Amino acid sequence: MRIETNLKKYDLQDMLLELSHNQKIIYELLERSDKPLKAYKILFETQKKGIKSPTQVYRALDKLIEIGKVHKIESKNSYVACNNKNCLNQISTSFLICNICEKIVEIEDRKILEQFSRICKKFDSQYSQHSLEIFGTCISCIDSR
Amino acid sequence: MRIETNLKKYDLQDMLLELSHNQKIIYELLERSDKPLKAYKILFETQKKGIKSPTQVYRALDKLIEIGKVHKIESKNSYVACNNKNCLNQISTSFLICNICEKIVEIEDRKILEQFSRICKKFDSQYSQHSLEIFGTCISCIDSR
DNA sequence: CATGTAATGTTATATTATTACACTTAAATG
DNA sequence: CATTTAAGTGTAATAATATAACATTACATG
Repeated sequence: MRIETNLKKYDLQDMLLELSHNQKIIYELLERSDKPLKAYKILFETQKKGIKSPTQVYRALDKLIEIGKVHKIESKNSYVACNNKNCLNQISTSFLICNICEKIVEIEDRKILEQFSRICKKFDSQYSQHSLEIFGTCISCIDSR
Repeated sequence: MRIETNLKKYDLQDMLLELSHNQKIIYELLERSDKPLKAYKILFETQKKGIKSPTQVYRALDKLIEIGKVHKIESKNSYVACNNKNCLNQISTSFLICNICEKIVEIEDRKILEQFSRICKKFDSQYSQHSLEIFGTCISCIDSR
């Protein structure tokens, strides 16, 4: 799934140009998905496009994560696309995940970073990165109960 | 590793009484460790005590997690003991982890919960739980560089 | 067009976790 | 205290997630 939708069309095109063949296939799949996807689900879904082995999937994911276009949801071993042109969350990520429908929102809150830095200081530690996964029930899942 | 050390000796004894044989073996191993441990490391370390299969390890871990005595570090597929008598973090957990020596501090900060609830509200979501893993460099690792 | 770097293809294997089923123990209850 | 029920255990097999190793190809750029 694509997290943010404020990216203009030509930006997306530009970005896709910079990706290699396999990276593009996998990014586009994630981008179209409305949920985070697992690696072997990605493998299965892209077999018709020529992706044949886990290695290929993980390699592409590694690169996409490295350049900040994909994030991993640690607690779910799943991956989501981020089309934020200049995503602050290259390494660190903060997500709000619906515990029913799995819909995801990527949170970019300066206050979070400040708070985490403060916490680190309090324990004589030097902040380096974080992974935050908040689970809640989204409004449409609350309504449909 | 044991996270908090403000538990009195007899409390620890009481708690251990409530655990089953395998649960006790695994909890005690975690409690003595100064790092989070992986499941197969736990298996290996407890073989001399009769633990023979992954199933046994995961079963004990599941129960220990359920009762709040162990937490999982999602980003590391590792497990830590928590001897906090009434740990607030039964389901939700917040950790500060040294990215060098892996030492762990469990954070119990009311402000964090408040902030996460606020974030949920902002996105029309109802807070349910979270997993927070902050990585920093601890003072002794900074010093020894 | 030579050369180096990134990406790919392929096979095998390592690591993490679960399922299924038979059996045992402890605790709760009549 | 016999019964029965829930929790825990033992064991084998297998599923799900991820990496290693190595040969080959694509492609930017000097």
